[in-house]
Amino acid sequence: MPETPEKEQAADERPRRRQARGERRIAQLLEAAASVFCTTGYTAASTNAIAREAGVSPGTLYQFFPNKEAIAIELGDRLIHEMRATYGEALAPVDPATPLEEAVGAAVDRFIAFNCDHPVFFALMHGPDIPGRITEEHDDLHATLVSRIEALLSSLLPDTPAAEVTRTAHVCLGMYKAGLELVLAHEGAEREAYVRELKNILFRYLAPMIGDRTTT
Amino acid sequence: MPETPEKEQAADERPRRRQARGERRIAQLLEAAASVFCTTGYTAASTNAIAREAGVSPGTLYQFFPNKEAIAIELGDRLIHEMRATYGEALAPVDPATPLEEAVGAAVDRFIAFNCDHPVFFALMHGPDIPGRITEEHDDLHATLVSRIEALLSSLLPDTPAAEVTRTAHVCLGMYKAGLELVLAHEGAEREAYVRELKNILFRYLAPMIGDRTTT
DNA sequence: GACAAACGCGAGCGGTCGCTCGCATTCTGG
DNA sequence: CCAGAATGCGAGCGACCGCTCGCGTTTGTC
Repeated sequence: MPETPEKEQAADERPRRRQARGERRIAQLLEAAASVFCTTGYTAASTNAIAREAGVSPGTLYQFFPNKEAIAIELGDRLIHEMRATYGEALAPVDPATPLEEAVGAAVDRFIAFNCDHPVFFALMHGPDIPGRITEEHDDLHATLVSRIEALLSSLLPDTPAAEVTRTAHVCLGMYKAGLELVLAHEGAEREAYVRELKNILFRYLAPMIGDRTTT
Repeated sequence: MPETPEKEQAADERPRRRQARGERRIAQLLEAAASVFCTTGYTAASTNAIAREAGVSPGTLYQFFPNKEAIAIELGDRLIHEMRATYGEALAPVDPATPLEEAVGAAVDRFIAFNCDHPVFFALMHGPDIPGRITEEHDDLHATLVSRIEALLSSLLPDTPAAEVTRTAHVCLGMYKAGLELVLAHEGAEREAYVRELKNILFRYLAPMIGDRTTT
């Protein structure tokens, strides 16, 4: 075993002990990347532009990321990690008797708030140009969300085929996304109006499937 | 006027009399471009790849199109022209007393059929990477569709503020698009099931706003 | 058949982009 | 305090891409 005695690693991976400075640079670069990705999309964003935005040289950028894809991956990882936490809160309390309308409203509010705080998430997840790995993660997240919604729905629809529940969950998520796009395209009062419409859509779609006691 | 006596043109534009061969090449190139745009998106599609797909040299491609953007523009023009015709049929008969469910169903069916026949349309219209001119055309089409839906809605909702009708129209179109994405992602029976869900979504969303007599 | 114009080719030009490399500077453990 | 690692720089390499240009071939017209 001709390797460093202190830490064993996978043959070709160096430990790369980072200093505080390096961690700061990484955060700085990711922030810059988020900004550039937001305005130009992934493919059109050049690594030199990201470095310039961060106020460093291209070489410095490649000190911390092996390639352009890794920047998007890392950014996506951090966003997805944060989003999983948010969705843990948003969908975990599988309403025992809370009215459907409130449950839908609460989930939508959290979903919208997250995406307004992190606009780059939308940009990264909707680009058709994004490389392999990050798409995989997106699919992971998508699958997670769908299964969460499935769980929620199947507790409300006990006597429904699984395939149908899955389909309903996919539809809900799709409408969620479309609504988000509309919401992000507007500001202020108009934005809030679109949020209400999104809640209406989902509520009215789901209500007839469930013994709804709160009809608008 | 030191120009050709037969046809007057805008100072720098040559008439470029095409032969039958040329027209065939153009169709061939547009078909190849549609295929390449479909699989790789606009920006990632190289003009050399389009030429190769069409079985001609890059130089030949530029015999017929001044630049890459013009290919997408021409392709978009032809698609939009065809779509306008389709939508003329889909939304023109502003149902006097036909039930809402049927009206929605018919519109959705036509919309879906068109996009299944022309998958490149979806690719061109959803890419965030598409250059200026084609986006303008997309916005044109979008505005046209919205105003059509608005007209349809305002005849059903006489005493509703215009701003609200507009918003509802935008929501309908957004849900249309999201549903389309789900539909295109599936095949056969599952696809048809998603089409039914899309119709449900729109019908249940709109029904409470209107004196609906056909409740499911 | 002759002439011009449209068509067709493909090597290659100019430019951008992802990324590298050699070297200087700053930090940290012993 | 000093050896070595981590950090920082920026000119520039190789690859690719949109597009051009010169030249040969086909087609339409008189």
